[in-house]
Amino acid sequence: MERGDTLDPLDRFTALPLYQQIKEEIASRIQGGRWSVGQKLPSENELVELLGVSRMTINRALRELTRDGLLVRVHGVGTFVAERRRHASLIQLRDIAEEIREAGKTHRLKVLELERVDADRELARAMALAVDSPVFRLVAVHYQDDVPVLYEDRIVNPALAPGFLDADFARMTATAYLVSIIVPDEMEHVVQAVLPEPRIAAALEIGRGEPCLKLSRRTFKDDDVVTSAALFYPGSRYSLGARYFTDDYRVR
Amino acid sequence: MERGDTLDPLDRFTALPLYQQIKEEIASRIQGGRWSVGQKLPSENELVELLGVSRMTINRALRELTRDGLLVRVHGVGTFVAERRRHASLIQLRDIAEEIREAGKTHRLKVLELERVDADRELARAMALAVDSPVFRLVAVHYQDDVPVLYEDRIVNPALAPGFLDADFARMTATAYLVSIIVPDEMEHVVQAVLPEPRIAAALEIGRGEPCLKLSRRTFKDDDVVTSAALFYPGSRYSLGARYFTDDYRVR
DNA sequence: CAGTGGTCTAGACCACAAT
DNA sequence: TTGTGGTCTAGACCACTGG
Repeated sequence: MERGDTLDPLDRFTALPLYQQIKEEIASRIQGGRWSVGQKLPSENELVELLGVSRMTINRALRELTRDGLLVRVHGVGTFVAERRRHASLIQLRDIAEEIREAGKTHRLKVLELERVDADRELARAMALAVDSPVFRLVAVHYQDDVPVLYEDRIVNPALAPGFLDADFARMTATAYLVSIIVPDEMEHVVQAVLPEPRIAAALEIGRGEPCLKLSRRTFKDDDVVTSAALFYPGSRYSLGARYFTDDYRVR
Repeated sequence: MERGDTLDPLDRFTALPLYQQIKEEIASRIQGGRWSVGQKLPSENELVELLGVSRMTINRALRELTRDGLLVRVHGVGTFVAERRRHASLIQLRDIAEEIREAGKTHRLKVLELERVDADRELARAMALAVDSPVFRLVAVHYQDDVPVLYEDRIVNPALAPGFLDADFARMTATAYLVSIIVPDEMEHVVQAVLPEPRIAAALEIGRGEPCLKLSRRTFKDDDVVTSAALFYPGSRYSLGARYFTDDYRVR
């Protein structure tokens, strides 16, 4: 404990749990700048003494703050104020069929292509496979009440989803199907605004001058690429959005 | 315990912590459909007996699965398989100045407007204030190595950030400033692809036909709107992206 | 080696909900 | 009243890190 500042006055008669009070005290010190980035916190045992609570209670507070991104813990070394207070917010992306149905509308899918192809250089790179490896490809358009709202161009790793070509995408979107087969352990997203290529503009029934949201998504399992998808949303008909609670100090 | 299925074979000699093994077993039952939505799980005490571990260990596993969105717990009632497995992914948005600096480039801000205005009907609605209420407005362009990459049009609630007009935005972006004043408890985001208005196209030094990402963001504190911002990213120069680990069973 | 965090236990008391 | 989850304790053993 390098600073001689008294810690906090825990209130044992309030409804607020002790671990919560500890979390708030520590978070407020970090957010107020009284504890700076990289600074080492008192050890669990020191906090036990300072606060007069059991180590399990301290441990829970520190563990949750770590999960919330405010702290970094290193086994055998100590607990530190996390770097880069990446004030970050998160946008949630949902399965489009689910979203359309929850809005009380009808979802329909038109499959344009569903086939096995050999990966060219660009595809091979996106899928982290060798050039000329066989992959599955799905090109489809999603309709909301018969209006096209999403153009999907997806490549799938056949080793991880061998039954993909036989799936019934009218019943279950490709995204949902793949998640039911393999729960990914990592994802990558990029959102861009683009003008659509002629083929995509035609499929979405929009003009070539109308901007589209392009969402590129890759999912991973054990460092293998499960699928790589390019999703095009016409700007005039669709927007990605989310409202959510920043529970506790979720900052990440 | 309504089902007579044996539970899991905990391995006490592996490196994997018991609570992790329990999490995985339960998650796999849910994802495999063997436990269906809304189904009640055995109580903590029942699981203590079934698995031969202490209640704190069970509690940790169930608590984390709840935080990950797979379970719902109701005090005094029980633990249930959560509804709507909204296969969702999250896109992380960061403070642009931080991102530019981390990429080793220079961030610069040009303030176009910084003033107090009276809210018209649309503004009042966005800010959840009365029409003609005074609000603060910031219009600015962010440059990366002298290339414009973001047009920001922001309204701020003067009751919550009275010193906003005097802030030094060259030192700290508006986002960072506001977060340092008030930690929001809720956020709302919408991403759209749009064609820029002439004024915005000019400020970003792009053609009118070039698509932009429009990110609309509102942040809330205790049901008051802290700020409402429209952020325009030229499609050719910027993309929002993130790669992250779907830690554990984070699916939400 | 000593100090750290990671995990686990076997109890305990409480607030809450259903009966 | 009974059973539930929410929290807390005072120990314990371990793996990891640093000197």
